[in-house]
Amino acid sequence: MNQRPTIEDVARLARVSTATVSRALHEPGKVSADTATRVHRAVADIGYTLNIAAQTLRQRRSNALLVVVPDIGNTFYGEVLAGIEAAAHAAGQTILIADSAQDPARETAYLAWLRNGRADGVFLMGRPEVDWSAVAPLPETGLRPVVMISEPAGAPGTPLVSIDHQNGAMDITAHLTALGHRRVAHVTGPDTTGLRSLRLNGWRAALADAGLPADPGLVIPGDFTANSGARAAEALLALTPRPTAVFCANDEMAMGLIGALARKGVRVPQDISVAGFDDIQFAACFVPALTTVRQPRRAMGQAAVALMHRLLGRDGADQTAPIQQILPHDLVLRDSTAAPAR
Amino acid sequence: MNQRPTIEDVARLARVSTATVSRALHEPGKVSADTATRVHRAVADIGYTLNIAAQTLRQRRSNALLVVVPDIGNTFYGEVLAGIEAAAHAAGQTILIADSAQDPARETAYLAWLRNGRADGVFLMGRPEVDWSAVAPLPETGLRPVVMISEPAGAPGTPLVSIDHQNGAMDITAHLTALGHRRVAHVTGPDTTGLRSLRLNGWRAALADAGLPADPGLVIPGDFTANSGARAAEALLALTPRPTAVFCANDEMAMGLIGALARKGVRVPQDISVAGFDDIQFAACFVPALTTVRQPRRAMGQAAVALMHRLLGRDGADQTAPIQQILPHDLVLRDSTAAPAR
DNA sequence: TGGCATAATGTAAAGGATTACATCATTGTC
DNA sequence: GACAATGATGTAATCCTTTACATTATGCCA
Repeated sequence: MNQRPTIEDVARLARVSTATVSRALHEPGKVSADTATRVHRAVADIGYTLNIAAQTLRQRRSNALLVVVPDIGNTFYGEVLAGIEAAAHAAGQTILIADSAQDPARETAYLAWLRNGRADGVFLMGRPEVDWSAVAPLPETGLRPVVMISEPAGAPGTPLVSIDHQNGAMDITAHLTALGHRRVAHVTGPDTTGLRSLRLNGWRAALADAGLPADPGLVIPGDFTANSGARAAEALLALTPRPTAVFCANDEMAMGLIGALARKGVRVPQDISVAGFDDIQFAACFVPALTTVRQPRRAMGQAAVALMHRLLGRDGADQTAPIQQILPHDLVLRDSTAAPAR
Repeated sequence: MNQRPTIEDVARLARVSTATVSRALHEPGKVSADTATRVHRAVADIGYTLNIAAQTLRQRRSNALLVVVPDIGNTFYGEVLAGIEAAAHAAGQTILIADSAQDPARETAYLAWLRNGRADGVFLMGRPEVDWSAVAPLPETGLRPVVMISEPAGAPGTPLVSIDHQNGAMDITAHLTALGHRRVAHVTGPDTTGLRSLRLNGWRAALADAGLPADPGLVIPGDFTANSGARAAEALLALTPRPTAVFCANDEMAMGLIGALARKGVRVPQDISVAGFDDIQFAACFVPALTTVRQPRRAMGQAAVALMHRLLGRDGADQTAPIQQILPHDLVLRDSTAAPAR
């Protein structure tokens, strides 16, 4: 009596079978109008709600998608998540979010949700270092898709939605050389990620295009944190001759670098131009407002869901869409870059 | 044959019953050492993993806790989540994160997860405007707890882990008056939240303590976004005489305000001191580094999990701990506040 | 009117784990 | 040597839906 009502209670009250209740709730049109109203009234009367575990068990499908984020505190992922959530919600699916804290063990553990049935598919963002061997050998892997977002990972051909990072890095570096900068430094990401070399190569390519040498001395190591950007300021100021512009591989480092420069009395962009990558939320209200490359985050989230639906073989999904999709990026020019002082 | 292996497959291979397999996996010590090794070997051999749906169905418990965040892009919640996740993981529980996008309908929908069995308990952060009537009338509500974090909501007595916002606001305003400021403005939060009045009252109380009038003209409306902080800059500069200090009800607004002031040539802290609230990630690397009030976010997350365990009646939980807990906050003094120019 | 297609509903078998209860073997005690 | 207590394991019911298949009713056509 004090139990949660089940479908059987509804059936009894509506004087139909449980099968009919299930159909009334999920396949409207397969039951008569009269039955439908009786069932819905009964549901409302006793406050019935579906038991998800029973449904998942029977259907062998959870209707949930998992998004594994490397660091939930990183604002970059927020808008991607918003895009994912909107698209999934429209398709009647639930989004679960998990924070791996960049711990490979946790990432692997979350991938196991595909096996234990908590999720039908997984989106991986950031630079996962999953132990694929612990996950791959499932007979049903093909039916439990993994989609990478923003960054390739896993075996070649793993489904992906991303931008062309190398091109983005090239574009923003070209913006700096076009302003007249001849010595453009680069603060890199950590070498645990493929992004490091993609953005580094973009920087190199743009310098080559401008007929400038890619002096290895101009490459300053960073790790994507604001602190590493601040440390990079020291290295930067120690270079002779001092570069007149820096391209940081992400916005956090650019902000940390600008802050550290400010404390030393070096002005941006008057003394040094600084560009970032990603266009995180604070880039616009930072002082100076940050010149950067924007990834179309919301669109990436939506494209990732569409791709997932294709892989899940859902009706209505475009079964001819490419498995790896590269979306266009934007160059966002603001106040942290300017022509070099002469 | 191409099915996922089940507990029955394990049982057959280990030549025991399914009951014994279950015990070997979950109640070590209840089976003989020999049986345990046979079972574990069988599990490894065929790559068995538990079907969560079946377990949840049978146990009527999902071992999962849901955290509903109003805006996943807001860095404030990241560290709270880290604390929650660490504590829950240690207790063998799974954390699910959901983004309500501040949509009351979504918040209510996520609360329904308590009913449909996806989660055993829910943490609500931010300022939820849940339609409690749609959720409350469950016989089992008592067993499916909701814990508020950082901000009270719901019926009086709803379980809560928070800081004393009024006291925090008072402390930081007192810091400004102690520096010698006599005209201290306040940029408020949106009036959809109880926090607005708590922090406003703290500001008033500190001014009263310092023998200063709480001039309503010094109260500038904001909505917790950086943009509203930038707009507040206009209102601030229009005041005569111009205030020498501002306490913003959160860090985002403080940053937006400082940025807008900088664009107008007003220096912080030389011309105006600015203080924030929350100590979000960028507060430290912002230029100038932001003076603010830190909420012990990680500790709040851990305390919330402990409280949840108490409400769930878990073994080992402190069943005498208070249902509402106020944790101490920290005053973080950095570079955005200074004595007024004389 | 008979026969057949179609629509609406019911019956009962999964789906994969946990667990109350029963059974059996072993040890210890008197 | 008999009996109780303990430990290890097995049997089978249970958790709640969905869905393949069976059944019944209805309408249509010849």
